[in-house]
Amino acid sequence: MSVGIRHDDLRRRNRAMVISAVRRAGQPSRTEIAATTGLSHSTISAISSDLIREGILAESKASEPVSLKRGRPQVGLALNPEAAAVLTVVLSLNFLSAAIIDYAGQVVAEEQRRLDTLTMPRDELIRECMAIVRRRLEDPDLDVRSVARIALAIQGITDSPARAMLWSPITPQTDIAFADMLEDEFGIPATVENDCNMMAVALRWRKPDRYRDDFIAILLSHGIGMGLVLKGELFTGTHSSGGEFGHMIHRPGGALCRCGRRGCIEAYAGNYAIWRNARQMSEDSEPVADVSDADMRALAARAREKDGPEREAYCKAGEALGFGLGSLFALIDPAPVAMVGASAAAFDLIEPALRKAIAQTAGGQHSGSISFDTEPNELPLIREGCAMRALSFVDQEIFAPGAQMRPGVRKNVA
Amino acid sequence: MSVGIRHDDLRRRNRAMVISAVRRAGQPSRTEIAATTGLSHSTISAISSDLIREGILAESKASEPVSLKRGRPQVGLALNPEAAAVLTVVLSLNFLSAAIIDYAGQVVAEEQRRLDTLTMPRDELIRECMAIVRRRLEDPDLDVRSVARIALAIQGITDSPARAMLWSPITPQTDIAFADMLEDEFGIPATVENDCNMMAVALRWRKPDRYRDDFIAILLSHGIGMGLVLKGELFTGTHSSGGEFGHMIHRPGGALCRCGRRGCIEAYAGNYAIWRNARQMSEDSEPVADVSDADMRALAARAREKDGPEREAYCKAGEALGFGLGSLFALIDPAPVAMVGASAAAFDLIEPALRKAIAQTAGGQHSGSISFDTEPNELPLIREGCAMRALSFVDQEIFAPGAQMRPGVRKNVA
DNA sequence: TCTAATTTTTTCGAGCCTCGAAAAAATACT
DNA sequence: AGTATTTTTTCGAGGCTCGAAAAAATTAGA
Repeated sequence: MSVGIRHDDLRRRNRAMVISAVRRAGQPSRTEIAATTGLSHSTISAISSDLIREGILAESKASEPVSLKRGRPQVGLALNPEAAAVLTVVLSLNFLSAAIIDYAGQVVAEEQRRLDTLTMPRDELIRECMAIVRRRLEDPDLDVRSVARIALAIQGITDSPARAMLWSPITPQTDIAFADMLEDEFGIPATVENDCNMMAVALRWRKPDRYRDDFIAILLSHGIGMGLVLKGELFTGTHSSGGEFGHMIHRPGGALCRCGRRGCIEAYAGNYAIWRNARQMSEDSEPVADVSDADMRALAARAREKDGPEREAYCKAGEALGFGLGSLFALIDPAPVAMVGASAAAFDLIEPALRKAIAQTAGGQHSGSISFDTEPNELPLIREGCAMRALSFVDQEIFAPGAQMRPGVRKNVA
Repeated sequence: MSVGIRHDDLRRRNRAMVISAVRRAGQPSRTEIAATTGLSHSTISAISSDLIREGILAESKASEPVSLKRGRPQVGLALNPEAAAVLTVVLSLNFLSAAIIDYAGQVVAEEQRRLDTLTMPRDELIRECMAIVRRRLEDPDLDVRSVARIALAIQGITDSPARAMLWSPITPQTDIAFADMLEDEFGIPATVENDCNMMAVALRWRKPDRYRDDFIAILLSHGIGMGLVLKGELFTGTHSSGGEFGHMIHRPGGALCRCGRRGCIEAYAGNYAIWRNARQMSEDSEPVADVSDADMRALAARAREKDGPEREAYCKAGEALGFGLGSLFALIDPAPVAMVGASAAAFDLIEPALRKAIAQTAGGQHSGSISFDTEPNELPLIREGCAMRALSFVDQEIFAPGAQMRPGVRKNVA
């Protein structure tokens, strides 16, 4: 806000701008970069020749002689995959995975692992996370010069500076400062991210046409999560990762939620809630710990087949989601929505009630025009988001002139 | 996002930074400005001597010999009140007011006017607004060189670029492009702002200790409005002024709201809703057009006196506000709240139920620590917010080097 | 009263950065 | 082969911020 711009900030920012333009556009020419950034050709030329000399960018071999125009052909600039690498870790229910991603965004190595997160003691959970990171970093096959950053995505609530997991449905443990632990152990800057936020980041990269400045990613799973991008920026709470959409109140004093409160959206739309309603159990009954994807698929099949409690359960889920989205839209105006996760495959059962509910809300004035997209597989999305987020940090910080390029130096950057 | 920083942007931004530092701090010395902006003393010296020469800043006469230290005494810098002026217009139910504010933020001239906004035809409403502006601008007593900007605050929904009123409860008219009209008529850049947003802006200036980066201003009046500041910036919707807190859904299918929908928070907490419940009328009954402040005060008095339907009505209002705030806090985390408007004087009747409700929500984990403040008089707050907003625009744009200083040039700036 | 110490503000040269114009480079068209 | 066209680089000019040193303005103490 009230901090001035130094003269040397200028070059740093414009360098970051060029790198980000290349990351976004694929293989833009210098001329294209000049156009998108608004800087002069001379400046782009100077910056890009610096970046090439430093091994951050490379002129792409003219794979395609695209230029049908006459004149000197444009030469595309690409990220040098070997300039750096990042490590992503995704921790979700009974599942841990890690991957090394090169500077151009390609997966170099990957490891997946099942573990019982719900019953695992605190130390062991932490040890497993550290171990998978160490194995990836020490992998002899790894042909990457330096891992410049670690991003760990977790299902649950993280703190606002992305240093710690505060609470998670996948474990009874709370307040684990993963970022500090990783930095202390490996000397690599690390952040802890919310899984739904990373889904949103990934969607932005995958479909920039649809998901640009304002959109919503909703995870339909055992619980309900949300990632929100507003005005081109990831929206987070002031103290936490925020966006606890699943725990907005749908019906005051209503159904019992996994979080112990009553009437949350999740208590109607989470898998356990759909399961509970489909079985015609009381709304006061304790949520089950887990419902398998197969069971949910069977439920959806039955709901499609004939009218009955299963169909009714999906209807209630749609209603809860619809009123919740309507309330959200009252605050932020309508925006495109992506439904992610296994239950997004049953969105056909949810959609009618959802649209009906949303039409009854302030944000639903043009409810017909609100569009939904489904993506049943959340894991690749989360990993992709982590990778892009970590790479963005690298773009902005590591390659600023004057910044030390060696990893191993702890930087407490949010 | 992806727009580079030009070399000449640098000076412009740093000039704006210095001006804003002076506006914020009152009479800071050059040294203080250097400290808060992070720029060097030489730079601050150069910029401030430019600004003084241009008549934007002035060295303040050492009103107080504050310096108990030895050494050369600091010399405070102040805004030159004559550098420019802005015009604020506030349009609310049956009431129109306008004021000229000098560059230092002091009210120079003011006019207030009653009119029947609810029944007034479109043309007349517009004509009244134009007329009050013309009278202020042509006031022969006005000793101000140039009015550089107009800010019009309106109760209701405005569009996101602040050009038009989209909808308002004070008139059946919709979609009035006040900003364009004012600019065409008077040749002065104008914006149309939401009243609650301006309340929030004003609170930020009035009590920067309490209302800094994240807070909520709620207008308790005939309807329910909200202004939201997040991460130090006014939060608006993507297409509209957003923050339609009053129309988040409290009880799906519940009480009839003035907006025609059912179960909105406003349908329980707006004056007409409290009135309706206190009179033990059906929740389906049509909202009354207006309840006088005197009637509401009488209602509150009766509620304080003895248990009964009046007390119950305030209790329902508190519950609706509490669950709504809880849902909001689930998204953005808890933040200080200011209750503004005539009904804020009855907050003692609302608070217990509000706190009880909020404690049952995800955002209410530490509900005891959430603090509320009341301010019964909204009008001065709205005007003050308008003034500060308009002045901020002037700071950033008019006094940038290279920008034309003459008013009368239309600038389509959001 | 006078001098030294201290703090604020200004001055000045150095070093960068971006920009525009012109030159150089690389290709298509004739 | 020569010309037109488009991209990229080169180069000098102008501006900006910075650090160091100087100047200015005051207090503390002898």
